[in-house]
Amino acid sequence: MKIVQSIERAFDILEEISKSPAGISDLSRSTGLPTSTVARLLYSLEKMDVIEREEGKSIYRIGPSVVTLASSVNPTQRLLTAAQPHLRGLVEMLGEAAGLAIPAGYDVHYIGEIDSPHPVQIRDWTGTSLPIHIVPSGIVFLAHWPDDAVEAFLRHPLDRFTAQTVISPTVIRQRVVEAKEKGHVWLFEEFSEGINSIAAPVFNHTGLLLGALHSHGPSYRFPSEEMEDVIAQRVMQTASAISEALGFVPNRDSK
Amino acid sequence: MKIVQSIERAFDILEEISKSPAGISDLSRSTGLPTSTVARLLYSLEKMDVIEREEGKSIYRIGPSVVTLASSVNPTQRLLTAAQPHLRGLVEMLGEAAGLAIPAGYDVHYIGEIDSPHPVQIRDWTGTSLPIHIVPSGIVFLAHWPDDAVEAFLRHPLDRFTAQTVISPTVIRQRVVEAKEKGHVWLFEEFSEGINSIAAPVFNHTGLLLGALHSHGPSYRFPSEEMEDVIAQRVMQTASAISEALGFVPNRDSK
DNA sequence: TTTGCACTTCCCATATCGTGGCAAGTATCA
DNA sequence: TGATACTTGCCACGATATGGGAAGTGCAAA
Repeated sequence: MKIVQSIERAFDILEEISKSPAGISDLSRSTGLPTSTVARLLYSLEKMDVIEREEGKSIYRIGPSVVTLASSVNPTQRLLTAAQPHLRGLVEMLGEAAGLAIPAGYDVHYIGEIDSPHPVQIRDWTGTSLPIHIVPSGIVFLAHWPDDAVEAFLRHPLDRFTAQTVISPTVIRQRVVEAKEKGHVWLFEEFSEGINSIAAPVFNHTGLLLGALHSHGPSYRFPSEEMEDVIAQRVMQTASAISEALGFVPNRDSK
Repeated sequence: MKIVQSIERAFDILEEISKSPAGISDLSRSTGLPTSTVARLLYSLEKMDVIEREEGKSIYRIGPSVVTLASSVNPTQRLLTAAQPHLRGLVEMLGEAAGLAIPAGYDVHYIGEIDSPHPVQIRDWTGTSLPIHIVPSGIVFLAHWPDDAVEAFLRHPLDRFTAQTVISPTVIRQRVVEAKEKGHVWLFEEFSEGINSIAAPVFNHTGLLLGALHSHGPSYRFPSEEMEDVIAQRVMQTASAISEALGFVPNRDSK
């Protein structure tokens, strides 16, 4: 098949513009196209909101709508986009950071987070991976694995990160069972001294486990005494809301 | 002028795909175009690396190259992109957060930051604005304003944020002079208790002040005793490196 | 396996639509 | 003020995008 000429040219122009904003004649030179043709293509791109022009001047640059397009590049982005408002709401409610993680082998990979408004806060783990057994999101993932996969995982030696880190297969098995029952997991200072965190599962439209929502804060203030259960409720509600935003339909029966 | 038909159609299709990946006939239905036309447009977009297809299947989705396009949306992004590696280097060297801010009227607007590796850290101010007189980046901006603009600013009432916040026009004038001499500004707990920070100017290729580079950390560890001057040197060096990455040519004479 | 349905790919005649030369209009600079 | 550089508008031409339809492919049910 043959590439549609005007589309090929339009994207050649876009590429030039993305390197640096330019006017019609600049582009005419760099692409080798007649100015009238470049003008027409630019006009079309502008009307489609792909590019915008410098106020007054006729210098064109990539427009913000491209960012929207780009946000859908992969499922992770999709998840993040869908979750964004819910994360905000949760952070506002709890006053602590909330974020998302996805499973990556025997690791938990952090894909996004909204930080707490507190000046003193936990660092943002976005982009990093942590072992599955030291973070609550990891336990949540284990709770959705087939039993034999969990057993295979538990046969591996597990690292200790703090004095509190649980590496006993027996205790981890218990936690997994508990996670299935309660729908969330709390972990206290097992990854890092001074940090507590909670997580709950997020599902996609087919009901498959997609990732986990977590919230964490400095242990001196999070969770405050009697709030432990209330926070858990909020986090699970938010996780469900995100799942539903992704098309997941909860069924009224079941635990 | 008239919009080029194939471009209009191509972006209609892209918009559909960005909502959710789809195949030829799905798109044919949602756009009302004949399948052969949709197929040809998709083929063109695929060849231009704008979309990619699900391995084997013929489900199309937005490709990664769009992310590249999107990264050039505006000058701020350009600054951020150029500064990225330098920010990383600085954070690695200092062990504290570093970021960029641009002037916005009588406010300093934070546009990006790389956080410190410490678990206990300062929150990320990206996206927020702070008054010009309480942050070192603000004083840096003042140092590059015409004198009468500075005087006009000082006639406005200035808010106090902490016990340490300086709101005296006289002291601020002194600081501006000092900023011009030294090329950087230190401020101690003037915006928030427990936070110290330093800033230095970043210039664009025409030598115009573009923004400021800053670094900040908890006051109990930043800056450590005798490191104050060394840190200042590093920050200024990094700011210069960013300016040069943007095409700024420093002249060896000057002050 | 066969049958049927739904989707994608290919082909080709048609005329629509993009094209580019040119000229008029406008901004920039000395 | 004149000269230069760039943008916008116009329009006849024909190259090129178009879309109907047929052939090919894949999947699932019978």
